[in-house]
Amino acid sequence: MAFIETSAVAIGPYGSRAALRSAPLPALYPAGAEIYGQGERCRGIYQVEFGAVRVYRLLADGRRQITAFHLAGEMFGFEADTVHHFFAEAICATGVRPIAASNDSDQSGRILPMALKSLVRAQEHLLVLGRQNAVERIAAFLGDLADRQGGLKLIDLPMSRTDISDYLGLTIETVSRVFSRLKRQGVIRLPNLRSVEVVNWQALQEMAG
Amino acid sequence: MAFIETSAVAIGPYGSRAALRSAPLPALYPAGAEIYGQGERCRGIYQVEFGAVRVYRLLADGRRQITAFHLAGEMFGFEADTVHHFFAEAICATGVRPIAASNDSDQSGRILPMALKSLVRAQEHLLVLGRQNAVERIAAFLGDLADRQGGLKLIDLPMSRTDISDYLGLTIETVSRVFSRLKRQGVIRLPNLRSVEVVNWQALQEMAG
DNA sequence: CGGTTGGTTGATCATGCTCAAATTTGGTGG
DNA sequence: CCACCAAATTTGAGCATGATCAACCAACCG
Repeated sequence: MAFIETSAVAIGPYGSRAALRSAPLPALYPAGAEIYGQGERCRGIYQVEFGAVRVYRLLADGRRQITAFHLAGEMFGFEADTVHHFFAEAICATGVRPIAASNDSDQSGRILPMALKSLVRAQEHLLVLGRQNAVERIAAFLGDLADRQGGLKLIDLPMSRTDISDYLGLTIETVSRVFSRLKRQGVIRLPNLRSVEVVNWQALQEMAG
Repeated sequence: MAFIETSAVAIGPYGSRAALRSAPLPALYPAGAEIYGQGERCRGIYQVEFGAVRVYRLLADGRRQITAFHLAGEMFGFEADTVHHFFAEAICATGVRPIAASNDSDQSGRILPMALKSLVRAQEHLLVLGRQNAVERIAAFLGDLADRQGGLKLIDLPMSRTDISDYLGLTIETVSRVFSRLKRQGVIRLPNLRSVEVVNWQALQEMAG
């Protein structure tokens, strides 16, 4: 991971802003680096080259809701305003390519389909948060991640349990308990903290509802 | 409400499809009529002329999540696909105007800002469902409705308690209890089932977080 | 009036949260 | 390679919020 040393940015969770953001080509962010912050001026939209990004919002008392994770190839940074309403951070060492200004009307034909995809994703996530229980949420989350990673048995989890809980509207303890339960039931295996192997695909799908 | 009799559609909750949908100008839907259904081919996007629309998704066992309410002037019907992933129904007698095909690239410059607005709305709703308790959800809901209706003290609730609960990820009983509590605390008044008067605006805002 | 629909209230229960510990993991230096 | 450490995760016990189940009530309409 030589690129970490070559990028002139601070390292560490919730670290300082990346100096490379305005570079014309892929910007590199170490784990925890902020890509943009709430209130900051929108520079356009981005595509993840490698790594993973979390987009989230905070309540005054610190409660956090992650609205989306973005993996390699996916777009993020859509805003209705000229100012960001959310935070975006690199989850692990991540490369991000600026794509276009979101208010560039020449580009809107290209941007609209991506924005609509984000919208459908968010709406489907609403169903999960509003109406599914803890097991269903985790099962849906794993199924979704697996799909986005090509449907392989071995799912890569770039994010921590805390990130997962803030994405699913649960606590870290509940996430951990559900993982343990699924493991005990032989639905998944946990080779290490950052990957999940799906053993019983059908059971997982049924749990997701 | 003479237009109900003049429109050749069935009346009643979850009623049959409106015959007027393909008309070039505003289509009229009675309370409960379906505007489009999951799996149905997308015809484009719509603007609410008057009345109110609920957009929702169902789980296999009947659990429902309303992803959005749309009031007069607002747009809905954005989809990433050529097929609808959600249901849309008139909440009360409602007029709906078809605006454009969502895959019409000439229109994308006009459509993109509206789609982005829907996206931000959905993402903010995620924060409510994922991280706020029942009182906060109701307070946020009332605040949002008030804003969209011009910020007046008297809020019009076109939707039932059941709709509200399916929007906020609560049960109808919890919605009712929170309304009663806010009334007892002097934050709101309930002149009738379909309106709310905000008495203590600041308290409501603080509760919404 | 009687019936139906939608809403409120009460009592009990269960899911998931909180607080507290134990344990595992991954990294670091000997 | 191994011991050690800090951070992350897992596990446990008790609790609280909101769900469930069951009456009750009010408005509306034939």
